[in-house]
Amino acid sequence: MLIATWNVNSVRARLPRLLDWLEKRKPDVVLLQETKCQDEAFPEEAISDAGYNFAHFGQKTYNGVAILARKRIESVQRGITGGANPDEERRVIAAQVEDVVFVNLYVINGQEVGAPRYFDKLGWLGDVREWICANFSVQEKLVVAGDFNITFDDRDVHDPERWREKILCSTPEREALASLCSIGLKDAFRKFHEEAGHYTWWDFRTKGFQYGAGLRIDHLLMSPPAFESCLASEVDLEARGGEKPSDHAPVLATLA
DNA sequence: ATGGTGGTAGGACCA
Repeated sequence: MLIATWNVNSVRARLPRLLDWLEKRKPDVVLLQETKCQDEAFPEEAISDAGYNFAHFGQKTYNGVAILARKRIESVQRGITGGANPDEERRVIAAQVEDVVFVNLYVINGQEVGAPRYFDKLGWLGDVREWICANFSVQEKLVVAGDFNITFDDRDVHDPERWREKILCSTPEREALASLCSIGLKDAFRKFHEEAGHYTWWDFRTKGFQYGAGLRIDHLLMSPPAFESCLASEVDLEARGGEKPSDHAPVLATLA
């Protein structure tokens, strides 16, 4: 089973590229973030014609998450249920495909360390952790993936000194990510690549991709049964090149 | 590199 997570930065603006990429890579399951459209504006026909079922949890202009799958999508959950904070922002969708449960997250960016949205981000990550604990089992094949907007450590940062304690790299953010992992989830990418210099996001504003200045903030976290069955993981850099790319590259993983 | 680019909008937001 080939799975992928990709912040597409508008599913409609990226539709031609998304369709080309689906045709080329033929993933079995795709977790999309930042679809940036309401459910009725989701390009249903194009996705269906490409051979995918889908479940979308979208809103106008901002956020929005979707799951695409060649096989049946079951037990869809939209948003965090039962938590303290209702989901006025649509950042979470979960579903099962075959024997794997997927939780797709678009984590709050946080703007800058100390900003109100920064504290929202840390609090929200705690809520998500609790919700996952209450609703899913790490004894099963569980994949918690998406745009986390957090680097694990300095290996994920092109210029660690410049980013020291900055947004996406601060110690509290990294601790929140580690805390989520502590329920029994591991970073699938690091099973295969221990070295520094692998990135998934490059800032449009600084022409980061052109200069190789990126961060690794998109992750596939896996429960032990999923992690053990994981045979490969890679960042698809090709999908970040060319005309009108998203600012994020897809991250893929193969499950046995 | 404290500016810059991109998406959704149709003026500022968010990233």
